[in-house]
Amino acid sequence: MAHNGNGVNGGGAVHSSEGRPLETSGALEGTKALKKGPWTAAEDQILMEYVRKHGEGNWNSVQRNSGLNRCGKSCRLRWANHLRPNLRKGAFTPEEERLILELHAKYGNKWARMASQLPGRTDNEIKNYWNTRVKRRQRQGLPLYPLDIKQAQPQQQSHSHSRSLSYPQPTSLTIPTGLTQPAGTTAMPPTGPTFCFQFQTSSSSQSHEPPPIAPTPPHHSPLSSPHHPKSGHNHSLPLFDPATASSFSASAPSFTFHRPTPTLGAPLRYKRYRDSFGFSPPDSPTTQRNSSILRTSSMPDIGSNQQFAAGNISMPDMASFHFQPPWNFNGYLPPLPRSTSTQFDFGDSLLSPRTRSLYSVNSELPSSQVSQTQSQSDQITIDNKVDVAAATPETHCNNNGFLEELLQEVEALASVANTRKAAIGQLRSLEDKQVLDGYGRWLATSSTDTSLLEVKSVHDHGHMNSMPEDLSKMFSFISSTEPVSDWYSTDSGEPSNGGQSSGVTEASLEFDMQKHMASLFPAIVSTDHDRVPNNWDNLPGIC
DNA sequence: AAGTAAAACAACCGCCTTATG
DNA sequence: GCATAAGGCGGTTGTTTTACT
Repeated sequence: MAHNGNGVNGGGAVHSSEGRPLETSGALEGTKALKKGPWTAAEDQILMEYVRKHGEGNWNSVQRNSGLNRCGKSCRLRWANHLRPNLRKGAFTPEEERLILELHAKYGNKWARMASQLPGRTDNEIKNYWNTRVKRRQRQGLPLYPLDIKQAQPQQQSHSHSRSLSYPQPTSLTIPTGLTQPAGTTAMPPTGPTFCFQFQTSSSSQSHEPPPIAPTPPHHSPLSSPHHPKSGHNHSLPLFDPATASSFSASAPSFTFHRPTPTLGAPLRYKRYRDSFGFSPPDSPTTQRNSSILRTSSMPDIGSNQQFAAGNISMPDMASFHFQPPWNFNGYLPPLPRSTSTQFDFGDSLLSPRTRSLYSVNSELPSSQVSQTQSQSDQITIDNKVDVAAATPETHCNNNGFLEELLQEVEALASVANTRKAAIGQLRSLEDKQVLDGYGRWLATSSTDTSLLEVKSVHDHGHMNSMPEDLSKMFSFISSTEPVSDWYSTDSGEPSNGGQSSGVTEASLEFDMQKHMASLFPAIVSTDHDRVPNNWDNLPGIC
């Protein structure tokens, strides 16, 4: 690609290399028009340098203080989608694709939420992938979802971003036995720790004829995206694909759909903690992710791997995520040897052919072809295993077992609550022992690492990692004295999706879950904890 | 080899929530 | 309580690359 001949701060009309006029933000006359369009390597360098010095956040100050003639939002987007260190580039693996399908079936077009469960992936990537998939599947006349991926009704939307949700349309899904549906309400499958769907017989699955379902709200199918304005087309496109229903057995009348492991490290907003330097506190997700994810081969991080090994992220098998930054803050790119890691190397298998070009040190090249190439072809090694076990249907429909699990998890939660307090205090006390390394990351002292591990170990033993999100949220809701949300913010360290462009706040998640649980188990929403077990008797028959 | 469609990617826009004064 | 700024999210559009004919 030809490069943009304009410098970063080049005044006057800004044009892309293709001659496409780059719009400006319409700044007032006399003020410098903000540049738009593709980023150059030089701009990237400036932005990275700025983040190195000042940390993430305060994006609008980038333009003021760094000379980068970009608006704050643009800077943030660039950083989040391309420059932040723990990005995982390249094509989606089959496991990731599978996970995306499941997540979309579960959440709808909540890209940020989905991204929070796909380490190193951005919401933009997922969104682009999905849109492309929708187009392709529609054109091919294939259903959007494999048959073995059942769409759970997306959780009720939180107070935020409810304006433009495109809900998937549940099809081939029957209301579980005994689950009565009030007239006019949504047919909502149980979304507790496990789902158990009743399926129609094989005949219906083969015929693509959706079984009768309870009335659904007039939400939009994902097929009704702007890419597919013809609504009529939607009806002809089944959502589930029997042909790819590898794990679905028509003979099995039902299965249990386990919820994916909750994302303990959902990005949180830490505005309130941002200090004058723009840094988040050392125990914030931002800093923890920086210290645990961004690791060069020469700077091994004990904490990160052990955190991963402890299964303290949503995708434990992403444990050996190694990253070598595709840039050098000193302004040059040193020769970076291919990883000698014994872990799975992506090699070329996941690389888009377009990214295989050699890196050219041309600061004016649209930088998308720089960092991407470097990071993909040379640096990233990753244990290419994504836990999709959560999506594997099981023929397990045992309410008693479910309740036992639930009780055990509640007990476990209670037992570690006290330990958590002490651990948090320990962490806080160690904040001032942390230092910054050359990359502007917080480097934890060895003692801090140890304490972190202790916390994580505690949580791990407390089965927090396996605690269904619904349960933890519900517990938080019931027992307001010790919000579970703190666990997320403190415990997770945000290793799985550090710096995600998206920030699914714990508040929104909790709100979602509270609403969700309230809708599912209204009897539980009570302060009389002792009565909760009895209320389980009022649960609808899940299976 | 050229043309075209599809896919992949990047970036922007508008709206919203949250934080802050 | 209100206004404003900052940040986040989802939708959309435009460009480039790839695959196919």
